[in-house]
Amino acid sequence: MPKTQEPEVKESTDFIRAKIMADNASGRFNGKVHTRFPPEPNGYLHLGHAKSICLNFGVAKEFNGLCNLRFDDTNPTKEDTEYVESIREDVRWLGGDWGDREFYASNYFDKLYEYAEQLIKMGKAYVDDLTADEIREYRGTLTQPGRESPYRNRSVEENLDLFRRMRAGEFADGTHVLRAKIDMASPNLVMRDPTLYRIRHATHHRTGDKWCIYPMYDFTHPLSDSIEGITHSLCTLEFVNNRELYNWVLETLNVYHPEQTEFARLNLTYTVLSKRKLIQLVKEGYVKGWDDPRMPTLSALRRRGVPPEAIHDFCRRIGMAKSEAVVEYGLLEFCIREYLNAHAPRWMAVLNPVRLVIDNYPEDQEDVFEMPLYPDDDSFGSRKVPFTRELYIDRDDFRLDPPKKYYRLAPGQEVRLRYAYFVTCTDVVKDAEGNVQEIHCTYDPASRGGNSPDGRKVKGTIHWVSAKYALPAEVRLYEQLFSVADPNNVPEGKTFLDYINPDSLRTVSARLEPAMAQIRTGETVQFERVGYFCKDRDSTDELPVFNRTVTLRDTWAKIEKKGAK
RNA sequence: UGGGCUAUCGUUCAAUUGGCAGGACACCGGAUUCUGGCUCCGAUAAUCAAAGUUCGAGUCUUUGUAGCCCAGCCA
Repeated sequence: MPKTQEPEVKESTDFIRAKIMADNASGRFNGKVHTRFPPEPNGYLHLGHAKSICLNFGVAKEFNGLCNLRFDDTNPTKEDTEYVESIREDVRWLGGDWGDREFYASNYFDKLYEYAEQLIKMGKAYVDDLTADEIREYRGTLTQPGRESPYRNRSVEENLDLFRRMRAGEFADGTHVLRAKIDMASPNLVMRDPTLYRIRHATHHRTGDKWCIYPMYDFTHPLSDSIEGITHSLCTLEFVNNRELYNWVLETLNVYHPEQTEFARLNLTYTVLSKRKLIQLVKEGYVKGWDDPRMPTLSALRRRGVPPEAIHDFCRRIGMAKSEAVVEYGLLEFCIREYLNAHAPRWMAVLNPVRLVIDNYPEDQEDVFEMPLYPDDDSFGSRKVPFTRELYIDRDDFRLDPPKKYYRLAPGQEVRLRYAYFVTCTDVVKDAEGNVQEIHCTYDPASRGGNSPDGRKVKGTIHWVSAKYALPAEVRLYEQLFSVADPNNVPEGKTFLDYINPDSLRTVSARLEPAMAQIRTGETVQFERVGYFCKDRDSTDELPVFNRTVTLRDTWAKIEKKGAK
């Protein structure tokens, strides 16, 4: 019996929630919890972001707090409104509710500029004329301390004048930067006089040409958090080193100080989740766009038919910790099946059709069977399925020479046509090459509805559609985009692109029951015994198109594979 | 050869803070079934290493080992 109830799951307290509870207990933020999800609008959101969304919005909800959506848009050369729109849509799809708190780091540019001047006045920041290469040289190495820039000890007045002229557009890109004056000998390279502002004569997607200097992440992020009154600033592990600077900025400026806590980012087998790689797959045409169903982006998952609930369940199950982990892709598939099994209506579709002729079924006869859209749950309703003398069944459901334990159709073997009749294979028509072209059988009229009054059992039940009434459809069968478990870690001289799975997309012409014309675009259904499929927006009135979301578990394939060994 | 982070079943997350190492996924075996689906039952399976403290260590100490992050005017 499939469960129609959502499974009752006990929430385990991860280290972040434990920390928040401790903060609440000590009254640290007066019991307030306010998080933020801060994507940079320079690409589409993917499963890694989903983890962060579930965390930030989830924590806010659990602790009666709020979560802001904040676009971290400090680099005009990489960002675009196309991305902010997709991000909004994806966060909303996952149920993230940011109310009217849709913020942009670029909203704070004026305030950030004032803070920068304040730092200069405090003698904590200076304008450097070194080139980018020189700055790198002066920074030192992992094992050697850096050297101070010759411009490090300019007067406050000179720094202020220079910084104002940077803002006024007097200087070309790359000629000057504003740097924090911290410690060129710090063992933490982030603290060796980090760059705060750089000159970019570029049009920003929101502020247009108002600015030609733009603040860096390390300066913008803590102050944005502070301005918004964030309590817990949650980010991924690669920012651990930056936390010292995060704290320095807020302490030096003596402003409200949220706490940054880092967690491990998500890695998935058979998947790449780096923005650089995803953008390359799109721009170089390895996939058909950001929402190509083979992509790990949220828009692709949505198009593929993955329900947002499955992604929430996945994010809950992968847990939250500080050790870098690689999660098995199979867990995501499990979550998808788990949800869809309880929610997707059932239909019959034949993906690899072969003709089945029932010799003793009169040519002019037809049956119509009313079948439930979900077994044992009438609330899903039902549909009518026509039955005729000639049907299509799946080639996989017939074997000329059946292996042991093969329960499906084979010469002399009897099976049930789901919800219809028992049939026994009597003959096979082959073409010149010996391929099965047509299967002949006889049916037992007494088994109408799918049960024999004599109590006779059959081992196998197969799905079918009427050849006369079937609807042709295009079905896109997806597999992993990569053929190796870890495409991020490949041998010398190879790249992840060398491991793209050539079979990641296979398109077949299928036959559907006629009533499937009513399935709506974006709806995910089960093709019985095969998998879950989502009607794609490429569908036309003449030709519906379905994307395979995920297969059903296939125990028989496993048994057969084992037998073959 | 600097600093930081991490280390528990195949995978991932736990372990009341020193008291029988547990769950989920995967795998294996079985029951059930008009989906070889679902459901149900069962089995296998781990504390990075060494030494120490202790009646008792995944947890504390010491010394190692391995992996990851940092030398953008990216985030």
